[in-house]
Amino acid sequence: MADSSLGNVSVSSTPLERFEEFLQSRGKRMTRPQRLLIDHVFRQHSHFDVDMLLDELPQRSDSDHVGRATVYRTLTKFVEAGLLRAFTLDGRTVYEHDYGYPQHDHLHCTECQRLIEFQSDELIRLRDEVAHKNNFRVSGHRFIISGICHDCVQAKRRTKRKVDLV
Amino acid sequence: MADSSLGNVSVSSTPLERFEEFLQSRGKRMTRPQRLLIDHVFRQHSHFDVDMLLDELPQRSDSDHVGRATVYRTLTKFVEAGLLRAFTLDGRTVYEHDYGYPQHDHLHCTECQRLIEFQSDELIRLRDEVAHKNNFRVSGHRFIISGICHDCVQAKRRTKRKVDLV
DNA sequence: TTCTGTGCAAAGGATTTGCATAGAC
DNA sequence: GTCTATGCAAATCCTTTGCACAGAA
Repeated sequence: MADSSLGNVSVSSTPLERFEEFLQSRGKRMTRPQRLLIDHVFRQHSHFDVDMLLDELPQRSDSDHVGRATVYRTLTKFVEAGLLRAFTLDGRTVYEHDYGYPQHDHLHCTECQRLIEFQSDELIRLRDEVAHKNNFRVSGHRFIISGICHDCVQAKRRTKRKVDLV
Repeated sequence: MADSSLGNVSVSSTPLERFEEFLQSRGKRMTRPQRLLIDHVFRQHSHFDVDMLLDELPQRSDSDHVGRATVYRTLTKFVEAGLLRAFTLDGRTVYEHDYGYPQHDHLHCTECQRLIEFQSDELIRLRDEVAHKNNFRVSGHRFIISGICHDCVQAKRRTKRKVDLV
């Protein structure tokens, strides 16, 4: 679903390794469900929410099944560990890779729900400038441009033409 | 709660008048609860959510009391009428004046929850440029800078100093 | 009189929590 | 063994809906 045209950044360790360090530093434990989730989530770069993840994972009958509450709890840990980034879209929490992935913002197509990534140093500069003017200590930001993507505009044109002909 | 340093824009009619036009154009009716809400909401410029509004309005015992569902339904109408703008913050819907108020974005203090407004033409330019590069038809955007406001940084310093002395 | 709006309670959707048990260290 | 993690169901939070009744036009 994501347009991952930003390329990857080389990192010193894998998400799994990084998560293990995170757990150790807090005296927490590595478990089978957590390993399953990390494997699945980092298999490909994409945006996802809890339900999408649950649909893709083994069903309740399977021994590898992970409960919904565990998914929520584990994703929260991943965010704390800096592995994932989370943001809200239409009332649901959306997750995406953070660790080893460059900072970026999104274009959100309100038609097909696709999230297109883009990177802008100028935006960061502008953000910091605004914050400075307001004596504000920045910790982060959220910038989502909404509208209709190229594909959907095309699709609408086609539909419209058909209708016009009838 | 809002820092309304952006000044007002002169408008041809009051929110109430505008809302009446809106209702008429759709064959809908003006009622007492709607009038009460418009009066209250436009008494002062501020950011608010449904619960804050409900707390400020007359209680259930009063004849002027407005039910929770009505508040939700009416605020939705105000947004449709262009009177209010709505956005989501930490899972709850926050409303602010739109009609007669200039376009702007926010700095959000994660400490005191305050929303500070700022206006940037450069941001709009940057947004449109990014959209154009991606063949994207913009309909709007959401930009929230999070961090800690000046007052809260000061407060923290004071607390910290006290602690250090003990 | 005819519909739209209101209030209340119930329903919904997403996420969190309580608790007994499984399992990591 | 001890203490964290899991699964399930129940609970929460915010918002929407169903329905009978009130009240604009």
